[in-house]
This record gives sequence, C-alpha cells and structure tokens, in this order.
Amino acid sequence: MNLKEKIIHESLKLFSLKGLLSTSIKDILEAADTSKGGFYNHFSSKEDLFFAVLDEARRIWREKNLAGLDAVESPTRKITTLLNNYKDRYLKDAENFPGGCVFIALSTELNNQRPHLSKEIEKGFIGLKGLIKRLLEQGKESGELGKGVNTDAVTEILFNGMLGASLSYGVNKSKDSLDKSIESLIEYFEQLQK
Amino acid sequence: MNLKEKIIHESLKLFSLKGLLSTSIKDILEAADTSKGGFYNHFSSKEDLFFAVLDEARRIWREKNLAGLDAVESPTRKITTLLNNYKDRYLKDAENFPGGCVFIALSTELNNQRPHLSKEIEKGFIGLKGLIKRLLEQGKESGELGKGVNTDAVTEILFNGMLGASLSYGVNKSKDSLDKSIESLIEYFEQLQK
DNA sequence: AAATCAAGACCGACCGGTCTGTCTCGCCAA
DNA sequence: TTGGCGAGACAGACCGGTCGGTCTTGATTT
Repeated sequence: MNLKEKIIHESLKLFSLKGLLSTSIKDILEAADTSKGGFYNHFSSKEDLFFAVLDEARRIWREKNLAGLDAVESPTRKITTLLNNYKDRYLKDAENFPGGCVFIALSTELNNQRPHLSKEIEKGFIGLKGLIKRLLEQGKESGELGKGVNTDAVTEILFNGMLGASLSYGVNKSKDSLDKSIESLIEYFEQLQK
Repeated sequence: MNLKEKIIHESLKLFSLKGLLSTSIKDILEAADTSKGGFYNHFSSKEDLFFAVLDEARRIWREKNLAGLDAVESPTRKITTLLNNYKDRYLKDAENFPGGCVFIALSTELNNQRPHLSKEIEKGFIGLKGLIKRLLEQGKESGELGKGVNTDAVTEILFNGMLGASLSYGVNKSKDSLDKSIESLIEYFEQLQK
C-alpha cells in the first residue's frame, strides 16, 4: 500500500470516528506516519481528500453489502441477504469503520455546514433506498410478496430501520443490540411473505 | 428572556445545526449578541454550557413529544400519539431545532470523541426505548395487542424507525418524506392491532 | 541531470479561555 | 434626599495553542 492509499485508508477510519471537520490534518499525518509534504503531494486540499475517501468508502460499502447478492435469484432473499450483510459484514467491520457507518457520521456532521459535501453523501442513501424499493417490486411481480403489500411503506421501514440500527449501534456499541435490531427487521419482512 | 436563557436558546439552535465541537464560542456570542465577558459570567466553560443546553433540550423534547399523552388512556393510542407528536410537534420544530434532532446531531458527533458527554445523551435514547416497550407491554395486557406480539422486536422497529426517520429528515429536509416515514411506522403498528 | 517525494519551518486565521476595565444599579449612611 | 460604595453584568484585548495550507530544502530514484 503506497502513501496515498495509506492516507485514504487512515482518513477513512478517522472520519468514521470523528467526522471530517473534527479530524485535523495533523491527526491524519500521525495516523499515516507522514508529514505535510507527503500529504499535499497527493492531495490538493482536505476537501480533495474527502472525495477520495468517499470513493473508497463507497467501494467498500458495495463490497461488503452486495457480497453474494448476484448469486441469489429471489428478490426477497436478496433483501434478507442485504440486511445480513449490512449487519455482519458492514457495520461490524471495525477495520474500516471503527466508529460506525462513515456515511452517517459525515452526513449528520455536514448537512448544515457543508451542503455541497453532504449532497454527495446523500446520493448513496438515495441509491440504497432505490435498491430496496426495486427489489420489493420485483418480489411483488414474482409473487413472493402479496399484491396488497405497500412497497413504498415497506421501503421506508426497512431503510429507516437500517439507518436507525446503525445509529443505535454507534451510540451503544452493543453487537447484541445490533443483532436484535436487524433481526427484528428481517422478522418483520418475512412476515410479509406469508 | 435574560442573557443566560438567550445564550442557551441560541446555542441549542446552533448545536442542532453544527453540533458542539463545530460551534465556536464566537458563533454563540454573535447569535446571542453578547461578548466573552457576558458568556463567561454565566458559564464556566463550553462544557458547562453543553449541560445547560442538554437540560433545556430535554425539557423541550418532553414538552413536544409527550403533549396530550396523559389524556389518552389506551396504551396503543399513546404510541400513535407519540409518533404523531414526534413527527409534527418535535421534528418540524424549526424554531428550536433548525438543524433537526439535536440529540442525534450531538450523539453522532460525540460518540467517539467525548464519551462522557455522549453518555449523557444516550440516557435519553434509553428512556424513549423504555417508554415504547412499557406501552407495548401495557397494550398486550389490555388486550389491544395480541399475545403473539413480540414487544422487544416491535420496540426495535419503532425506535429505530424513529431515529432513522429523523436522520433521513436531516439529510433530505423533506417534510413529505418525513410524513411518509412516520406514517409507514404507524401503519405497521396498526396492523399489529388486528 | 531531472523528476519525484517527503520533511518540517512557517503563515495568517481562528480556537477556548483569562483578565482587566467599565458601567449600572441597589443599598446604606448622613 | 443625596452621595458613596460594592457587587454583579458585560465588553473586548489578550493569551497559548491549533487550524488548513504554503514553501523551501534535501534525499532518493531513474
């Protein structure tokens, strides 16, 4: 791993712990064991780094959450797979996200102070919500979900449930509690398939 | 409103917008139209102010969310009242919380940087979760909820749903979306009562 | 020799907090 | 009634330290 990648990786961890604004360049330099010269050789500014970190975070998000999704045919089983990935592979990934979901940390921090940055993060949320809704509608078409199911409402509950679970996990750091949160969501979703 | 109250009130707004660490004393002085002398005459430090703001935020939270709850007898109707209060009286209260729920802003910011402060905020989350669970169990006793209802799981969904809805609202600022989030939660909860 | 990379001194701006000084107002004595 | 005084409220200069960012310098690589 070269210096640029190391800086991105360490910054990702720090951002997940402290957000963008509370992470100083000095923090990053110490974590990556380098200096101002080393840093500004690869990044033109902190904001430049932010976008690089965001790209890497998105890549990891997909890698963790979409793992094995293609191998599953059933849309409803894709959703439960996603939920389990989210719980076990993503949120518990303390190597990359020691402070919890970096998107939540960054979006709550930047919403009202750096709208142009938080807009970038919002795209990911919209994407996830869209994915859930698409899968639900496919589940309806395939007959796995009854025609009476309100896909919009279920999307809301699953999506907000995932966000809420992540937030709770950030606060209480309890894996048991996280498991319960997501398992409750899965239980709810499976009830719809009867 | 005297200066101390004004500082608390303005700080509450700023904390909801930018959190504690990103709000500078200078920001507060300008918002409250005062000076260092005025500020430190009433508060010994920024942390001292933090606790005063937290107290006030909790008072307002109760005032908004628990409004009319005593007048309702049915435990399940208490929950729907709470959800509607949360949506209409609390989250949309831009006067006190222009940046959205201040507890979420502060807890995500402070979780990993000021654990002793975020512990204080966590108490409120635990309290809300406990309230929901208690009401659900009362609903089970009174027969409004079937005996097969898993109160723990429903608590998870309602609580995380509320957090997720607040977080989403912070990101997209859409009242329509907020309405949909909470209404989906209410719809889900009412399904359980059949 | 040229290009690349990293070290760290340095810059102006801003941070939370301290301290001195000024002003106002209530209290009490004459 | 009035003059003097002390306490509290507030203004803002000032402190050491940290912020993001720039720039010079030197070492290493090709």
